Amino acid sequence: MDYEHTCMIRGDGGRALRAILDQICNKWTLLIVATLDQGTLRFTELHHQVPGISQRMLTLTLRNLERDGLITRTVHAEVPPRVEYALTPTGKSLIAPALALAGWAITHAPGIEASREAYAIRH
Amino acid sequence: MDYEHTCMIRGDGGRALRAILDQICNKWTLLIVATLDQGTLRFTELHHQVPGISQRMLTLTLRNLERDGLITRTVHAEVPPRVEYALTPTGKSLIAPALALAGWAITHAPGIEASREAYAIRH
DNA sequence: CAGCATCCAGCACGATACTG
DNA sequence: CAGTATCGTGCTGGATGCTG
Repeated sequence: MDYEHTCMIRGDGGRALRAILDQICNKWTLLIVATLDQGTLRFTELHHQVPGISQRMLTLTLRNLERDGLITRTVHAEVPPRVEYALTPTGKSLIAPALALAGWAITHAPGIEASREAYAIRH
Repeated sequence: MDYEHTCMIRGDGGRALRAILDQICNKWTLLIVATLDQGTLRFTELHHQVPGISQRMLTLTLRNLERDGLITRTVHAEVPPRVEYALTPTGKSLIAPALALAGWAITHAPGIEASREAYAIRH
């Protein structure tokens, strides 16, 4: 692991960095970005494909992603209204690291689960 | 991007996965793991090297990491007491994906910042 | 030194109801 | 269809003070 990056996540640049990491790593962001990796989706389609998200949180998270320039929001002037969400190049570039982290979680989930149970017994 | 992993983060395996991601991606976990990449550190050393963390959150986060088997906690029977924290192999394996995400955040921080300001002006 | 206990503010999030 | 508005709650996380 190269020390340059290690320095960047630690030390003091961390302050501003942490704010962005918090934003990205929150409850729904990674899930929505990963879902939009399929391509353009409408509000309701996202609502169905992201399991367990409420309408409210979907709206809020999408607004934040739009504000940060990770997705585009396209309103079609029709009746009934149609709004489509898609990843920007920046948003797409998040897919790789997001999947790296998700892959890690999937790989180590059993071990973590086991470790938790062992810990629970000891206490 | 391979579709296999995309499926795993989305869909329905997401439920259990999301719980672990939430744990890992919280406010301090990645920062502490990255800091421990240097090697074994004591409580106070961590307290100083992780900027802005409170004693309370450092303790809580370390306990969770220990419970999940990502770090070891070694108490030396001395006066004054000395407690040392170090990454387990599982913990070390988290460094790579963590840095991938941190690297992304560092790379795109200026763009995100700019996008936010542009958005603020529009509203 | 390395913590635990306590109190408290803020907001993340869900549930529900209403709208252009 | 794609939201907004409002209410209520539990958790996050900081501040402070005390212990072995």
